[in-house]
Amino acid sequence: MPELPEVEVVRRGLADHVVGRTIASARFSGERVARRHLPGPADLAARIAGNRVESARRRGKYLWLVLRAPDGSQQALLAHLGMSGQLLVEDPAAPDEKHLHARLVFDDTGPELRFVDQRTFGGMALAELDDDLVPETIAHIAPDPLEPAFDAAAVVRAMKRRHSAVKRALLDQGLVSGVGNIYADEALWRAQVHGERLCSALTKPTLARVLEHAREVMLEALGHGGTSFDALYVNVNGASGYFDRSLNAYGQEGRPCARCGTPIRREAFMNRSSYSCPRCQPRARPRRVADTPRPGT
DNA sequence: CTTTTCTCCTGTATGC
DNA sequence: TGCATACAGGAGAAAA
Repeated sequence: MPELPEVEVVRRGLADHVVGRTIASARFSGERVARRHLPGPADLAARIAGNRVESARRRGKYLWLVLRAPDGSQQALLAHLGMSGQLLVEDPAAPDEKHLHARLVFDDTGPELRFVDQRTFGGMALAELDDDLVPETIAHIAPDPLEPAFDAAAVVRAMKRRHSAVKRALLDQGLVSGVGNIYADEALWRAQVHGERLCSALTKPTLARVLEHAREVMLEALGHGGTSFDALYVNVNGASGYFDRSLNAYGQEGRPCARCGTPIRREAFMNRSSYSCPRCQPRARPRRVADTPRPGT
């Protein structure tokens, strides 16, 4: 549920509070948090001890710390928050959270970094970095709309070739990353497009408009510190953003559409929920009246 | 190859 | 009050 803006808020917190410090020791508890690190949690902890944090980076919903080992080599400590993951910068004396899965202690005895995750869909792993300082294990994740490498025209061309629902494409991190259920619904509401319309049936300008709205809504949310529905989406200090007050579709079932007043509907989609305006976002493109056969005529 | 479905997890809300 | 069920849903494996 933390999507691009929420993850970026966390990244900035790490840049402020963790970059430049050296990890003295770490502990990963349980098998799930480090499940993508095959040698196991103890090995992961041992491999990052003594490393200095050089930068905090992000692509889409992935977040990583670029680490410099004492021998001069670089590696990445990659993290994904999943649905309920939190990275918190806290006083070492603070009591352990119920779902504390990882703890990084620094050699300056300052605040420690904790990974807390109620549902443990998230996790941490070690990765090799490519020449652009992107972890090799996320090479399949496409650039997100807020990074310079993002090529909107190329994404539009790729979308146009797809025979799947436009919302499914927005959620495909291999096509464009960072967009989750919340911002997909918001972008589609702004673009006045129903999420179940097929990419291949939409015009390139329409696809471009959807994509541009996704970029804009995520940028606005970032300006508000992200979206929060409950205490699960927080920055490194445990505080929530307030973009949820600005949502026009997601979670708004039954409330009047801000454009036309029609009650927002909720529909099942991909075993999830989708929210849209029945009037502004018709399922099929409205055809000219003269071309539309009327039943019974 | 492309596209869809399933699975992982636990706290909260709702219904009987 | 207690218990069962639905829901939140990102990502990757597996299936179609």
